[in-house]
Amino acid sequence: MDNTKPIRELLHAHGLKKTPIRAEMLELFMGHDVALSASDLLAKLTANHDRVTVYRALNSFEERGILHRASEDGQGVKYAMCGHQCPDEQHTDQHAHFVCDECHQTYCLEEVAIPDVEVSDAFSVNRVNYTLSGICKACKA
Amino acid sequence: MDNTKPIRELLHAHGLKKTPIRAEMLELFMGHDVALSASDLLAKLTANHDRVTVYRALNSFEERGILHRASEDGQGVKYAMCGHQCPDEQHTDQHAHFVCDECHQTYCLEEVAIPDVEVSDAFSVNRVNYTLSGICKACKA
DNA sequence: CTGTGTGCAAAGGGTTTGCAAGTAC
DNA sequence: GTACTTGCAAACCCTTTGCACACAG
Repeated sequence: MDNTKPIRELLHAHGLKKTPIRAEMLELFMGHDVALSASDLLAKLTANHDRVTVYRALNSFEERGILHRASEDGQGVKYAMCGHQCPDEQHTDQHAHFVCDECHQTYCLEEVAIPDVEVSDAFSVNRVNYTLSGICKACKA
Repeated sequence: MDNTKPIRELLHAHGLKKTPIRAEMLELFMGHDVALSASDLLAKLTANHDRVTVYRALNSFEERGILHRASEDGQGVKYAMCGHQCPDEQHTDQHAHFVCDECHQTYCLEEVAIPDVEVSDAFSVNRVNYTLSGICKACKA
């Protein structure tokens, strides 16, 4: 299968040029069901790319709505694609996430909608983060 | 009012010795309704204490259940006391938190219980983090 | 060709570790 | 006196910024 065209289109639809590192990064995201950090990507990228380039690509992807922040455990931010196939418009990332205490993988629970709560008028809520943590199946074994 | 004795007892009840910096840190937590980071504490402590000492005290307090992590926005972890008056036993921190996008203050919404969700058997959930963000009353003005 | 993207060097902020000196009880 | 705490120095990790060069369209 040829993933090249979809990736080029995905990038162009969000106003970004197609470059080798961006394409490879998006392929990695599409091929993984867990969220990836800048370090994860650097370890997986075939060519030796600069950390800075990866950070800037991630920021661009997030700004344009190609990726969302799945978790940030203080030791790094992890990003993920919604549905491994993002729509052209900005997506909303209103699902829960799960972080494993053992392997530290972050999973998108795309089928788990975030429940609402009632809060005081003192706060105007714009975003909600719902993150579960515990042990994932792979580590339970 | 004399807060000295309660603080000494709080520390001893959790197996920690009373030292000036620990006492002052706990007083700061009791006197604030928002979560505090290591940097916040360093700025508020009267004597010049070492950053490391503050980090270690925070870790001890968290391990012993005196404080809980209220938020970690990648630019630092903020801690808070439950109910500004923690029970002797380990508390559970099962309430929502609110982080203001403007002033970056973290508030404990102690009256807001975290709603449960159903997740796949693939995950054993141990903890839940529910963090709202938006604008707080002070910044709305 | 022109704006966008990349690489390198350097710096910044938060946090941790090792070790020796100090202190609570 | 003894174990726990502190302070200092140094290191670690993630991330950002500035600037010159390279490349996509």
